Amino acid sequence: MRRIKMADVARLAGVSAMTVSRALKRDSSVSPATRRRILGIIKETGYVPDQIAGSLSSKRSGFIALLVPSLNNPHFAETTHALADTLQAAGLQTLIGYTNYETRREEPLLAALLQRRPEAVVLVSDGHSAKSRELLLKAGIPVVQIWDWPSRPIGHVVGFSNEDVAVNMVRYLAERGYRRLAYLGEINDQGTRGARRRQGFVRAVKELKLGPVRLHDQCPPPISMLQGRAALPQMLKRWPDIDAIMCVSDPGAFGVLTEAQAMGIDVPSQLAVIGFGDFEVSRCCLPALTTTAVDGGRIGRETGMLLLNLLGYAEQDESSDISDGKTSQRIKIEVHLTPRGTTRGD
Amino acid sequence: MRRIKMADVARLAGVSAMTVSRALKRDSSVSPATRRRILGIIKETGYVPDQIAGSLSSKRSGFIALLVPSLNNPHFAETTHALADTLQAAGLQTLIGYTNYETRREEPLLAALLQRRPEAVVLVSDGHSAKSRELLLKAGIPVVQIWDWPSRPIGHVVGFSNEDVAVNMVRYLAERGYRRLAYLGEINDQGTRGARRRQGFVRAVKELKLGPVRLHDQCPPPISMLQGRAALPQMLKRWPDIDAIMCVSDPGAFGVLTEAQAMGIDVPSQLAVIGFGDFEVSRCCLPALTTTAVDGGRIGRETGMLLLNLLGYAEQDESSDISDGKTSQRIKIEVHLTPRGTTRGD
DNA sequence: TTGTAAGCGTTATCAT
DNA sequence: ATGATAACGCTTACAA
Repeated sequence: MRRIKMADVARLAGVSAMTVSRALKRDSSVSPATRRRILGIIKETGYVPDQIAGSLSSKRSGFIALLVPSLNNPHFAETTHALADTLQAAGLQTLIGYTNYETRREEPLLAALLQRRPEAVVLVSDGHSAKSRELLLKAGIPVVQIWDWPSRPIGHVVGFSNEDVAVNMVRYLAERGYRRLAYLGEINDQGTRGARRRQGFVRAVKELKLGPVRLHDQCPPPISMLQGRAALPQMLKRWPDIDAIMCVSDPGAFGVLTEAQAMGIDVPSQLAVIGFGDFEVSRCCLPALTTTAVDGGRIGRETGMLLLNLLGYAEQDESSDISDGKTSQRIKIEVHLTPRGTTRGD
Repeated sequence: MRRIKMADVARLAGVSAMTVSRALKRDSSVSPATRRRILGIIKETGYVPDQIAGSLSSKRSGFIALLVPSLNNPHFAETTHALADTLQAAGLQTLIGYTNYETRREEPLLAALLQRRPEAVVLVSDGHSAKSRELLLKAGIPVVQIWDWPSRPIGHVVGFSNEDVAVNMVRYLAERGYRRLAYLGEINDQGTRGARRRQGFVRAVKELKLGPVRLHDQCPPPISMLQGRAALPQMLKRWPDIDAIMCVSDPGAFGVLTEAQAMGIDVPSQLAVIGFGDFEVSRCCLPALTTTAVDGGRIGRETGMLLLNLLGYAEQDESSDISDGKTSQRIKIEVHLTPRGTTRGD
C-alpha cells in the first residue's frame, strides 16, 4: 500500500496535479468549488504533501538554521522559542544546532546544516573561525549574529555589547562604594560572551583605578550554581579583603550568595554579589540578586521579524524600512542593570 | 554565478556524478585515487551537497521529529540535547516542535512536521488527540513517547510513571510523620505530566487515609518560582494547619521554601516542602530541597539509541535484541527520591 | 570500479 | 481557472 501523492489526489478530484498544488497554496486562481472538492479528497485520503519534493522544486527549503552554545540555558531557550514562534507564523521551521560552548564544533555543524539549504543562518555570539565565515559568506544567504555586538560582523546583528554591560556593572559597584572587586568567570571560554564580559571587567577596573585586577576562573562554561558555591571559599582565600564579587552569570552568582549565607557572611554589607542575565532564581531568592536583565525573547522576536523582512515573507507595510536587503542591519537590544538586595543602595 | 552542483564537480574531476556521489558516501567501490581527486575538487570549489535533492531521491529525510511542551525547562532541554547528540552521530538531525503546554497546538504542529517526512517521531508525554494518534499511525514510522508511562501507548515508550512517582513521594512524607499534606499544582494541565502527578497525590492520600485531599492549582504550566512564593500565603489561608506541601515541580517548591523563610516559617520542622525534578537550584539552596531526581539526558540517549536500532543506523552488534522492529519497546527509566533538608529525617 | 538512465514528488512556466 | 511539460539535484538499479 503505497503512500498517496499529489497525483493521486488530482486523479480522484478529476483535475491536474497543478490544480491541487494551487488549492493547497490558497492560490486565488482556483474556483471555490474545485478547491472544496480537492480539500475534501485530501481529508478523506489523509494525503500529506511532501515538503522535500516541494522544496527541491521551489528552491525554498522553509528552514532557518540556528546555532546556539546550548539550549540548557534559559536565555537561549527563550530566544530559540521566540524565534521559532515568529518564523512559524510564516511557515518557516527552525533547525537547531548546538555547539556545547565548544568553538571547534561549530564548523562541522554549520556544514551539516548548510546541506539542508537553510534560507538564513542565525548564530549566537562571535567566536567564528575563518572557515566558518567563509562557509557563511559562500552560502549567499542572510546571516544574523545575536546576543553580542561583534566588532567585525559577518552580516546582520541583533544584540548588545557584553563588554559594555560589564563595564557598566563595575561602574555601578564603584559608585556604591565597593573598591576591591573580584570577577568569577569561566575557563576555556574563547569566543563566548562570558569572555567579553571578563574583558569589560578588566577594562573598567583599570579605567577606574580600582587596584589589582582579580580574576578567578572556575570551570568551563556554563558555570553552575554549585560551582559558584565552590568558588567563594577559594576566592576568599586568594583575596581575603574583597568586598564585591561580579559573576559572569546569575547561576554562579546565586551559588556565591548561597555559600556566603552558609558561611555567615552578610550580603550586601560584608560582600556584594552581582550577576548577569536576570535568571528566574535571581528574582526569587533572598536577598534578590542585583543583575543585568536581558530580554531573550525580544532578541528572538526581533531576529525573526528581521528575517521575515529580509526573506520577503513579511506583510509589506510602509514600516518596512528594513527590507532594503543589502545593507546589513544592526539592531541594538536594550539591557537593564537591575539593583536588588545583593548590593547596597545609594 | 550559479551555485555549483554535483554534475559540475563530476565534470571537473572527469568522472560521472554517480562516482562523486559514491566518493561522498565513503562507498568502498571508488578507487582511492579517484576519491582523492574528487575530494580535492570539492574543497577547491566549495561544493555543498544538496541534501534536499538527496532526500527526495533516497527517500530518507535524515530527520527525526521531536515534540516537547517547551524548551524552557531544563529537563526537556537536556533530553533534547542528548537525543540530538546521539542521533547526530548517525547524521540524523532533530526537528523540534513546541506545544507550549497547549494540547491544541499539537495537531497542526505534528501535521507541519510530518510534511518534512521525518523517519521517526518522538513525543513528550501522553495528551494526544484521536486525530494526532491517527496522523502518527498513518505516517507509518516509529513513534516514541517519552517522560511518561502511557497506559495505551501509540508505539514505543522511554519513561516512567509520573503517577507512581507522586504516590511514592506521598508515602515518603507519611512515613516521616507528615499527616496534613497539600498539593501545589497547575491549572489547565490536561494531558501534562503534572496532571499525572496530581492524580498520584490524590490516589495516595486516599489510600493512606491522610484525610482531606488538599489541592491548590496556582497557574497554567509551567509553575514558576515566583508563583510558588505567591502560592504559600494563599495555601496557608485555606488550610492553616498543613504540615507538608508537595509541589508539581522544583521551581514552585523552591518558591514555597523561599517564601516560608521570608515569613519566618521553619522548614522542615514546621513545614515540609517536596518538589519534583531535581533542578539545579534544589541541590544548591539552603536547606536543599527534597525531590525526585530524573535523568533527562538518559531519556534522550536511550531514545536515540532505540531509534538508531529501529531505523537501522546502529552498529549491528549482538546486543541488538531491540531491533526486531515490530514489537514496541517499553524502556523504563529509573527515578530516585532524594531526601534532603526540606523534609525531616527518620 | 565506473557509468547510464530513470525516477523521487513537487512547482515554475508557459499555454489554453 | 486549469493544464502540460520541464525542471529541481540527487540516488537507485542496473549495465558495462
